[in-house]
Amino acid sequence: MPVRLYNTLTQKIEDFVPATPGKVKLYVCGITVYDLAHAGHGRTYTTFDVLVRFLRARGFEVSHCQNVTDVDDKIVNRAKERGEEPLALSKRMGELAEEHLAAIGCMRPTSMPRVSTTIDGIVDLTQRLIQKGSAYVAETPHGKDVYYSVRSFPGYGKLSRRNLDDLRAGASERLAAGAVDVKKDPLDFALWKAAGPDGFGFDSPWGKGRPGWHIECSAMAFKELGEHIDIHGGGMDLVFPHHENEIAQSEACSGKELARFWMHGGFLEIDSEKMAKSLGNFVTIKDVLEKNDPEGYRYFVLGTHYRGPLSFDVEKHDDGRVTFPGLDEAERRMDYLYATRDALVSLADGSEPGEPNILQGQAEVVAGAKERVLEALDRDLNTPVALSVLAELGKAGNEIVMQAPKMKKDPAKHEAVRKLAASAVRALAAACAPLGLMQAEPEAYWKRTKARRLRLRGLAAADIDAKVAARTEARKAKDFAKADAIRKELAAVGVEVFDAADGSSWKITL
RNA sequence: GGUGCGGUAGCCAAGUGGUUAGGCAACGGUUUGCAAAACCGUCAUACGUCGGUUCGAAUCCGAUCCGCACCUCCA
Repeated sequence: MPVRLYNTLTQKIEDFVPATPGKVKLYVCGITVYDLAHAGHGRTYTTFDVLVRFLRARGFEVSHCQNVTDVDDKIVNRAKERGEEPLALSKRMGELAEEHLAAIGCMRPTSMPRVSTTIDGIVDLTQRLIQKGSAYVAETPHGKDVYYSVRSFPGYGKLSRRNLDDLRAGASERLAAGAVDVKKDPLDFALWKAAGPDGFGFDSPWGKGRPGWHIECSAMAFKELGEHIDIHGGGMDLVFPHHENEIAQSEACSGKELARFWMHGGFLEIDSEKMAKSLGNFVTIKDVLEKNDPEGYRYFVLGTHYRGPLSFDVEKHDDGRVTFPGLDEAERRMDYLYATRDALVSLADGSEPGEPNILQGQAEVVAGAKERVLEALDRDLNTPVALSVLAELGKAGNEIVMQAPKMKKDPAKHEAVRKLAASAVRALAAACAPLGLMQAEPEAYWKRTKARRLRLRGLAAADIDAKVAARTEARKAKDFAKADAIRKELAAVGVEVFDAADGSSWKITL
């Protein structure tokens, strides 16, 4: 079955075939780094990270270019507020964004060009557009601007399905609000803007200035990937005008189709509204990492198809704690998967994976898991179905663990079930890989989640250990009233105690 | 006004013409000193509303209601 992806350009799910067999050129619009990256950015980049992992798992060689917008009016304004150099601010925020995206499991793109180091390409592209009659220079009080002439490009609106006359009404109204009109047509957009009174800018044939927002992506895509790419992606909010303008610039210049496929991720919402910096309702990735495990966040994101809206809940508890219930639930599922893997590993006990003739139903789930995940992703990255495969695999794994003791008396059967357990461990890793889940060593996962949950509850492991030890003493003395009292006391502060044959352990409630 | 997206059982969420999605919660079991975890079972013949097409519709067509986004910077 071929890889199938939804294409915004055609509004259909289509078979994906790259221009060069086996090689995929992917360009993803990156972040404007004037502030911390938020959970909505995280969702989009997680989607494309899964796309990359999946395409590679399907045997494609993927070049993934994702830009960093480090030159922009918002950066200049924010820097001014803080009394900082614009490029110093964007460098700092860019590094934090990279760090936070890496933390939530997004692999580093193959290339991450910046506007500040692509000025030559941007100037070159702008000049070519002027020469072709697609752009023109306009005089402003500060110097020279360059605008793209939208009406010179016949295909304008093909991605976002807008017609120029509908757009014009809105654009005219905006102009009445007081902007200086140096454009020949209200729809025209800037390729180059003269430096403002702040003086921040780069040298160019039109004097000191800086690029418009859209031109950078055209220049970077050309430079890093060439004039025709296979997939161009970003958030839903970029369809218009950003991607529409990119198409106009790039295609007017090269005469080639910029991208065969256009993919757009849906929004992360809070209270049914888009999470956005401009609305002030955002939760940063840093906030998420404070409260939840990064893989829990990833599981949460992948639980909804990438094109649909995903609602991010925030809950304020009576005791003053603020939690993200959706992330907590997802994190419990990660606990389940890691715990299942631990149980399988200890059952396998060094045994080699195999396909033994035992526990047929479970063995079938184990054998088919990886391919079923890939098949789910074949269908326009259907990650929720992929996660349902993980759920079934986890259940099969626990069933294997549960059945094993019954086979202890028969060495051949027990050996077989250990082989199956080893296969299940391997299947879990293989099924999770294209999703970027279970990337941590189990010990590391338990260590980091425990440390974080203790911190959030304001608890110390030593205190809990002492109470659990006291309870163990009470249990040995058959003083169950006291043991239960201690359990209740711990439960009240969010600690669950459970007893096993080899002693008691505890866990912080999420 | 223009352009899109979405409304599926208590909650979250797949499914685009005909055979179990999956998860959470709740309840009943197995297990346990009691619990928890894990597993089994129930909730589940659910698909915003009204019409139409069809042997058959959550799925196709028409109308309509509701929510959201984009049309200005936005992942």
